[in-house]
Amino acid sequence: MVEQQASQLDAVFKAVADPTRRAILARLASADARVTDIAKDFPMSLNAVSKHLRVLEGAALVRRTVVGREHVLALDASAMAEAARWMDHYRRFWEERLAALDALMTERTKKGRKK
Amino acid sequence: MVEQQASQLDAVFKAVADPTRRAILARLASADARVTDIAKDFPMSLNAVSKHLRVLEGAALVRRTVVGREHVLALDASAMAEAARWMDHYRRFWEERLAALDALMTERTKKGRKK
DNA sequence: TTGTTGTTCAACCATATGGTTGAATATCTA
DNA sequence: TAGATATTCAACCATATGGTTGAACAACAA
Repeated sequence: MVEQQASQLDAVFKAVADPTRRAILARLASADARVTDIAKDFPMSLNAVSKHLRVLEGAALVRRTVVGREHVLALDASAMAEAARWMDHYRRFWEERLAALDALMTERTKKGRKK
Repeated sequence: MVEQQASQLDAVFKAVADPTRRAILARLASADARVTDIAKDFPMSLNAVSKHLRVLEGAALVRRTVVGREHVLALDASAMAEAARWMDHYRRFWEERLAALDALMTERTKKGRKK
């Protein structure tokens, strides 16, 4: 049986799986912003955006600083590291497969020439 | 307004957001396998696993070869490339921030010493 | 103090998701 | 032909998700 632990990976991947949330991250990559500022860019209620922000915050992809009544959100891409590493593992897997295939083909071509 | 296009990214991230599906990918990284083989490793019905496989297939993370009544699944990590690139973009963003912060701190330390 | 602004909370709704079971279908085997 | 095996299809269910609206609340501005 394969072990399963609800990890930080889940939170990050789930957060990032939603296109609106990816757009919010892109928005915050250019500059920190308040909830209202962000909401203006999206075709949905401020409340909906607020919810998305909570999800991003929960995944630690976004940091919140409360200044008076304003909540300033900032991108915290460091939380993406683990997920990026996970993906990279598979990227490498894929590259190795390609390399192996390539080697095999080269080998076959050589043998073909010898005959 | 921010544009939104339901892309391949969505499919990959959504597929990968589920821990069971990540486990299936890990399983397939070690060897190709039939639906039944995979299902044996998981504490759920074969049907549930079959559904997960369809999702992975839909995201092009898995390739299916039908041989008689058997369906052999193989990992196709190449579909992960776009998603990995997306993440890498943010990883780089983060590293640049850190570097900038580091430079700033160094600068301040220098000034401090001069005084 | 009174209003306006920035934000969350709460309730609700439709649809998606991850699981189940039971049946149908197709292929191999005796 | 008659099982047994491998898989999908279909219906169903509980819960999660992404959205809405309306109210509450806190902080700033007049």
